[in-house]
Amino acid sequence: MSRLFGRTMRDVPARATTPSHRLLLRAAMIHQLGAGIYSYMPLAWRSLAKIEAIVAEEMDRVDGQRIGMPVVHPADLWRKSGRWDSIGREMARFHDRDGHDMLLAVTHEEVVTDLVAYYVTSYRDLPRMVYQIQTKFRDEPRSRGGLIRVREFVMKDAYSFHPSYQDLDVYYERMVEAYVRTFRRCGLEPLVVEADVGMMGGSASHEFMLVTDAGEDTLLICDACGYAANSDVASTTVDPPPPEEPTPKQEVATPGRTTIEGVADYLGVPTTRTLKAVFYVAGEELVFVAIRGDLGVNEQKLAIALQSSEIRPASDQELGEAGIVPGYASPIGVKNAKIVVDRSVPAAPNLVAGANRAGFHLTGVNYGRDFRADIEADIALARGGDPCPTCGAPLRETRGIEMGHTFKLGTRYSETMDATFLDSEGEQQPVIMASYGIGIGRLLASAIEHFHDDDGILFPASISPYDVHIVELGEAEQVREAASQLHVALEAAGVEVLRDDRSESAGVKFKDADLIGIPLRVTVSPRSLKNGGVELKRRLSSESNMLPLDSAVGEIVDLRQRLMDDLDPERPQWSHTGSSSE
RNA sequence: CGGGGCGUGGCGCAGUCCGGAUAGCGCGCGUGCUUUGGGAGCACGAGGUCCCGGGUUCAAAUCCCGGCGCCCCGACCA
Repeated sequence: MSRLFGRTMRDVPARATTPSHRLLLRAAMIHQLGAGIYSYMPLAWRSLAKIEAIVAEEMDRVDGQRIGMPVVHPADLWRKSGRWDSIGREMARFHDRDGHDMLLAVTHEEVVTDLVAYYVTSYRDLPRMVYQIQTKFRDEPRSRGGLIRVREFVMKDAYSFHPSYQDLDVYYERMVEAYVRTFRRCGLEPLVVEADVGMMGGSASHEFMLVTDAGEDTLLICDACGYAANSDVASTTVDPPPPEEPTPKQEVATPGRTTIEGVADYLGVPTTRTLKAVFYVAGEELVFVAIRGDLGVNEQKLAIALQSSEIRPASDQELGEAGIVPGYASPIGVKNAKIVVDRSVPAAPNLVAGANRAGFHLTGVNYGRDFRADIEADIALARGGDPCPTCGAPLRETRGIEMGHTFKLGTRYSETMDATFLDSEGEQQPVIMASYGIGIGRLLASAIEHFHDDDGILFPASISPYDVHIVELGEAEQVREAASQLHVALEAAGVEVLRDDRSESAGVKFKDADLIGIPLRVTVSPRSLKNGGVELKRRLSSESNMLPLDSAVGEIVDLRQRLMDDLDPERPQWSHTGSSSE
């Protein structure tokens, strides 16, 4: 350790706020170069290499074949898929010396589809899965939390190709299992949630979340039936109000009542009997969103319903130009706007809606009879406490870090990029695809986020930079000699050793050992030698035990193996404890 | 993209409001001696374009203008 590149820190840079960020900096594992851009120092690099090895093993287990694809892509490929235009400023673009449009890869569907178009010609070439572990650059509007959200990052991305949807579905399940195994081998239990397909497109998507307060995604979970979804896409059961005979539409004066609560109070009806109007602009088009008064709009779902990537709330000026009266807006008789209704609206009879005239509302508004929408969709925002869409029990809200994400892409890329094969009938078919990603650095940060205490990191054995941390105290020759022999013997036994041979005080060495968080610590000192050997202590435990010198290697090898076995996903009892306080 | 904050030796900060002295403190770093079981003591020492550019002034870390960088909240986002 006297020759380790990097130095641990007592004080933390003030800008680091999340525990994993602080500890990664203090342990000299990462160094920031710019916003969301980091160098990996030796300790981090070793840990990342172990994570990569686990990920690669699990990919190989599900018949993956490792490849490498370029980081720099010509724009033409992305023009074919349409994403040159549909992806915004998170993709870095530049020109080569001849002025050709180029880009830094944000993901590799285009490149891999190009490979498939070339090499896959027959159903006999399917299914296949390829993966790589490689750098991506996404110019995020805001990086944060150390390695949790960065602009340049290492990702394992995998792509599978299938002759049929049935084949895709079967394989996708295998991949989900492989993902769960991967995270468990890193000591983390993932929560699999339904997710937004985002810029990838496709039909279904799942995220693998570490549940933690430091997470940046909001999740809705049903403890009763296991339903779990990212709040971007979560749905909720909206109990329809009791059926009623439609009453005639009638205009009533509601002076000064411009809010849902105000109108509901004034007219003595529950908010579930009102119609809320919300306005957005999608592209250039004004969108009139009608939803039951007690519900909120999920903008993510709305964007999906509109098939538009860019939506924003409409300004008052834009509303005025469209002849809409804020506070009294009505979907009845509205022109020059696309009308979207939440599915809660058709189910509710005799609603109170605006009259599109200041100071007046309409009662007895019924969908279908009085107005119709251009789009009818589930756009309601699910919140904690809302009923679960599958079983009705209350949903619980929590936060999570997205460690992995899988997408059923279908033919979205193969059709636009002409990746086809001949089926057994001799018919030309588009290849059916899926893609799967794991953020390697983010997984390291997630593990630290989950496994740390007030003193430092508590590395799971499987991803620790080293297996054993030897702390030698004092300058005595027999201490140095014993530590050196143990070091050599352990390495000969396949154990990775970090040896603290610095001329520092005991306190400094112990603090650093706790900070770095290698699971096993061996102390060699005059005192330990006098007591018959060396001291072995688990990072997780406050107790240590003496090992005679001649049996130390064997004991350490055994204990290391037990720690590894604890992380075996085949074991039902795998577990690790950690605290989330620092 | 909206809101807030910060830029002073490697790290954490003070000084800036109200211009003026050799730019200071703690940690870390180097050398020597004494220490060595939970961030040791003493002594000496090295290390600064006070983010950059321009302006005001006899005088700018400090005031003014412009820029750059970073962090946090939100929007956004695999």
